[in-house]
Amino acid sequence: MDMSVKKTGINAAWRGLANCRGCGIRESALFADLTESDFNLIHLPIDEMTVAPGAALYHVGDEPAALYTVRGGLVKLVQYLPNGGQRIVRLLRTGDTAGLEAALGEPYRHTAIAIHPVLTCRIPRAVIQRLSEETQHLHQQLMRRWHQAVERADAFLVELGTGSARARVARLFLTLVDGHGECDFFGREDVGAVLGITTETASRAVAELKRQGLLNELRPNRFQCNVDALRALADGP
Amino acid sequence: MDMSVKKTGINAAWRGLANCRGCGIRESALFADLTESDFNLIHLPIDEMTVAPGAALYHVGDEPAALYTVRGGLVKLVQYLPNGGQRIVRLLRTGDTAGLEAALGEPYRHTAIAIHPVLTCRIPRAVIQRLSEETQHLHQQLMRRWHQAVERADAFLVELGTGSARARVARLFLTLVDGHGECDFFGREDVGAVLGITTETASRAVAELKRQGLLNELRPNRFQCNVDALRALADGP
DNA sequence: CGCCCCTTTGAACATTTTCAACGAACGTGG
DNA sequence: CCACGTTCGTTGAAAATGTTCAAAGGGGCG
Repeated sequence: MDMSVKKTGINAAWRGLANCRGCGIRESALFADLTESDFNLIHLPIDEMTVAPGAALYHVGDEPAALYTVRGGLVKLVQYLPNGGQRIVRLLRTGDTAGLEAALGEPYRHTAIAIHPVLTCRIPRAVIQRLSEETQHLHQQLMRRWHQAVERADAFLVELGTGSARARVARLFLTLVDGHGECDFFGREDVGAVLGITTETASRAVAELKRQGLLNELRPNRFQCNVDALRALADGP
Repeated sequence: MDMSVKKTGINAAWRGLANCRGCGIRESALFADLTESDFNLIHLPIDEMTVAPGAALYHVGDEPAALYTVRGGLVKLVQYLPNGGQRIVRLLRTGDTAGLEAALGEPYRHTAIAIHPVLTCRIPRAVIQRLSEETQHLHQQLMRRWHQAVERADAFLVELGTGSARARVARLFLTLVDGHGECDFFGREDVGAVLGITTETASRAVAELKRQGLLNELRPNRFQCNVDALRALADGP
């Protein structure tokens, strides 16, 4: 287990104020079914920003000033172990929400770090609280988000925490593939932290899948996956 | 992994209608800060019932007709794997809530089974939905419950899914001890399903802790724990 | 070009799983 | 009341799996 804590330099760029009304992922986003009048209640700015790989959206223990909607890229939620190691407890993708606890005024339980370049909307806690008092819609949405978070957490435990290293890696790829059987992957250390195995074991498993032709590395960490074969592995040993 | 699915005969006894106003665990329960007028909105009966070990509160896929407040005992939330095995994704104790998703009208994601004799209040979905429309209090409470569920899920992953078998078992005991260093334990098969290890490995780990004097078995599956020594083990190997 | 970081690989070692067997506790039915 | 079958916890021994420590190769960046 890696005892060193990575320094993640602030590396986020402000992209401008978000136009929620015209948001491309609005139907899947937190503000899914807000009405026009709801939007008029927002007076604090919702910033749209990019976050570079390795940079953090927020750190555990930070003042919970905002929550984040992921509009693109991949975010890891990290929890640090008493012995200094770390474990990734969830991966967030387009449409997911990071830092939901901020809406309750609770401290952040994780550190959220971009794995791939991330585009995100930063929604101040005050906006959420204001809206959630005024409109049922948002309340519903928030509840659904929580529900989703629990489901994800359970899936993480069951799918990625059970079975042999090979099977776990196979399942990880299956959770990441797009509609064309391709997927962006990431560093072996993070793979290990997701699956609860060492970096070396993760590397061996990925390397072997490549050798066996279940994965074809188009370019560094971009894979063409043999989805059917992976699925067979996922259940087996 | 055990391929057989246990038959859990219905074995719940009705204890009468609950008196929420005078509930002993009310400050920690779902209805924590309902006002007198809120209670008047309840017209459906909230049943108080006991559930015998091995019996289910509800099964995955059941019509989500109610949620359950655990007033005593120990409940496991089980998810079944594609290969027929099972994994326990959470343990619920006094004050916890099972089947929260019913409040959203979502299907149950788990099967909830009593490990120790359980005393529970069954709250019909309609009651929750009615109250949650009428009163902010309950909305808040529900949100907090979800938050709690996510925290539990993360803790399960990080604390019970990381480290050697011995360390995991030690941490499991630490999550179960009461104020006097005693704790009720449960079957090795369930221990394995919680920790993601085999029944035999679970048995070996517990047996060794007994031999080393970190655990003293007062009577079958009732232990006096050397909390400090367990804590040392929990971080180490 | 040289340095650094990441991935990969090897080999010895540790842990866990698997398969098998035994004994105690329990409840049933004779 | 006792014999029997069952379940559960335990243990042994061999095999499989994962970890650890160490080192080599590759690619990108200054």
